[in-house]
Amino acid sequence: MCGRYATTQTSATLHQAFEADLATSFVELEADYNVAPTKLAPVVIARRGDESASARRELLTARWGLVPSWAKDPSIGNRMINARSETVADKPAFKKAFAQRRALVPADGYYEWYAAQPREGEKKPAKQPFYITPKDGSVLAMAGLYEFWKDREADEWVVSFTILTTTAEDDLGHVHERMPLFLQPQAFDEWLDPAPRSTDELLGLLVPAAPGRLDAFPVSTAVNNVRNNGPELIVPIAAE
DNA sequence: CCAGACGTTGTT
DNA sequence: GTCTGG
DNA sequence: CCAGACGTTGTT
DNA sequence: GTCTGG
Repeated sequence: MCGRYATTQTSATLHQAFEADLATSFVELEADYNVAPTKLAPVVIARRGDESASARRELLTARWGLVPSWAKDPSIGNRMINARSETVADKPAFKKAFAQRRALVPADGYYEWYAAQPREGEKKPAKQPFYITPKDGSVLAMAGLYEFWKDREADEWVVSFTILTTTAEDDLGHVHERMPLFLQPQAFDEWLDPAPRSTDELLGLLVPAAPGRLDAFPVSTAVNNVRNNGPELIVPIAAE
C-alpha cells in the first residue's frame, strides 16, 4: 500500500516537472521526508479552461486522506488514505472523485514496512521500513483522487486526496502485497481531464512501476515516528 | 421502506 | 450523496 | 503507515 | 484490543 511517503521537490521544480501552474491557494511547504495521513502535500489537478477545450494543470496543496463532500467531520479522511483500484469506481466514498476529480501525487519515493515471518515459538520480529524510489532519481506521479469538503465552522473549503493501490508486482512483492499505482507523463492529460471516461479506459492509464525502475532498500526505523523528518530518513542502512 | 455506513491493510 | 443490510 | 491513548471530575 | 491523530 502506501501509508507514508516523501515529497521534497520545490514548487518551482514541480511546476516544471508537471507543467502545472501554482493555484492561488497553493501553500509553500517544506521538503517532507515523512508525509503521513492528515498532512498537507502538493497534488496536481486539471480544471477545464474557460475557452480552450483542454484542461489546464494546477498545483494545489491538499490534505492526505480523502474527505467525501457529504462527511459531517473531516476525521473520516483518516481511513481514506488509499483507494483500491479494483473497486474505486463503485465505492460511495470515492465514486464521484474517480469520475470527476483525478489527481497526480508527486513523490520522490514511498515507504513500506516489511514484517518478516516469525519463527516457530519466537515472538514476531520488529517491522523493517523500506524506502522505494526510482533508480534514476525522477519524480514519481502516483495516481490519486481529490475532493472538496466545506468546513462550515471555519467557513473554508478543505481539499483532500487519496492514493490508488494495486497488487504488488513480483519484484517488489517481497516487500509488500499492495503498492501504489503510477502514471507515465504521456498519460497525465487523459487521467487529469475531468471529462467522463469509462472505468476501463481510466484504469488502463495506470501502471505499477515499470519493472526494474524502482529500487527498494531498508532504512532507519526513525521514519516510524511521524515527528521525525529529514534526509536521514531515506539513507540506506545495512540489510540484515 | 429506513438506518447506518461510507476504507484499506494485515493478521489470525 | 449513495449504497447495503435488515 | 506507526505511535500513543484509551477517562472523569474538579481545580488551576 | 482498538481507536485517533499525525
